[in-house]
Amino acid sequence: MTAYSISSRKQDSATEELAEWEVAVVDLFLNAVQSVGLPKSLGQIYGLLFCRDQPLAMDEVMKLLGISKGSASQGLRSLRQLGAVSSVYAPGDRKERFLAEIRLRKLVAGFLKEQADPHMEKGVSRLENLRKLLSAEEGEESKKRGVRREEILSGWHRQMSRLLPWVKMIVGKSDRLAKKSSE
Amino acid sequence: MTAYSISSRKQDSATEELAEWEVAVVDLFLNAVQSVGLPKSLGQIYGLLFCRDQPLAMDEVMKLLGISKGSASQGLRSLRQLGAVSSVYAPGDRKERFLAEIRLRKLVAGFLKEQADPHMEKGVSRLENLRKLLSAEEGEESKKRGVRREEILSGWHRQMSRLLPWVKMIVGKSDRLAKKSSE
DNA sequence: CAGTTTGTTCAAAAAAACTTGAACAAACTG
DNA sequence: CAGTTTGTTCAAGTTTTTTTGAACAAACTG
Repeated sequence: MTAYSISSRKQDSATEELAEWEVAVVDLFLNAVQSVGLPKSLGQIYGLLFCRDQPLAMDEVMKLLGISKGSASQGLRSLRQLGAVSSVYAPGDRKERFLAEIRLRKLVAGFLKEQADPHMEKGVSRLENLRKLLSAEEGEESKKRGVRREEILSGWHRQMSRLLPWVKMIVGKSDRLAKKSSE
Repeated sequence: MTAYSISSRKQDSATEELAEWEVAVVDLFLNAVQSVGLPKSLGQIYGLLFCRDQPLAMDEVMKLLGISKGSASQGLRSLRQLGAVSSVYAPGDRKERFLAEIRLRKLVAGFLKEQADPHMEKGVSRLENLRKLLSAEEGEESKKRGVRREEILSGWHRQMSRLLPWVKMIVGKSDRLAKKSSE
């Protein structure tokens, strides 16, 4: 145990444990992602990367957060798919390292693309199916009622389709206000 | 089994089983609510009420959907809290009956008020906590980095605060296009 | 090639979320 | 008041989701 053994070992590129404020940030994201229906570990991993200037490798993420290899691997994959992290390769090193995307616009866009868009598409086919069932419906009253409902649902679907582009726009606006975080 | 035994028993105010298209609608909502992180049974119940012109009582909901008393009770309570159903009392009857809110604007507003708003508030206190931790942070580099992150998060928070009112507005616009569904 | 390092997969374990139903409360009814 | 009807609560059971870790694949290294 030399004098510098606590704060640096191989390289101090990662430090061996989180600062108090970093723990708070990790926890903040842990909660945030759960509220939008994503697994905890995604939030933890993103939160950690969000705190750091330097990209981290998977084994560093595992150690710093105390999560398993499986979680780290799957979590990082999901985050990449959402566009929330990007991987970078250090020149000589074969290790893949990860960096958090911090532009809110990109995060929102990725989330919507992966989560909302698929639901909207599924909605289309469900509405088609509904129309099919209605055309076969026997009961007079029931059919009329059903058709009315189908119209309402179609209207809702259209409304939501309109909304999504606006969300992306509005979040995009003045991303720059958050000083260093603009694209 | 008389000729009319299938479609009506005591009163046919509720019919004893769902039409095919109604099953499809219930299923549609079942999936929809899950995608926004609400329990399945909420979707089923809302979907059923959405299909009907006449309000239904709790026991009818239980029977038609085949769910337990507990689920029905809790589900209806949550839906009321979200503003997604309203209860009505028939003149003589002591039973509470439920009617679905079908104005998308109201549904979205209720959802945001119950789900998004609390998260935004929790966000405020988390940011305060973060600032407190940062003011106590010892490490020079770490502190600077943390402050930068806090700025980013504050920016995000502000952006989201701005977004929510817009969402309500945009969804409100031309709710009327869905023929009979306007307020 | 035998040995490392890096990362993925997936069956089983653990944790979280949801549902059930019996016990209970409240408000009416005769 | 004893008996109904209507509705809520919550501990226990069920289902679903998430996490773990050991086995496996791939790419390099000497």
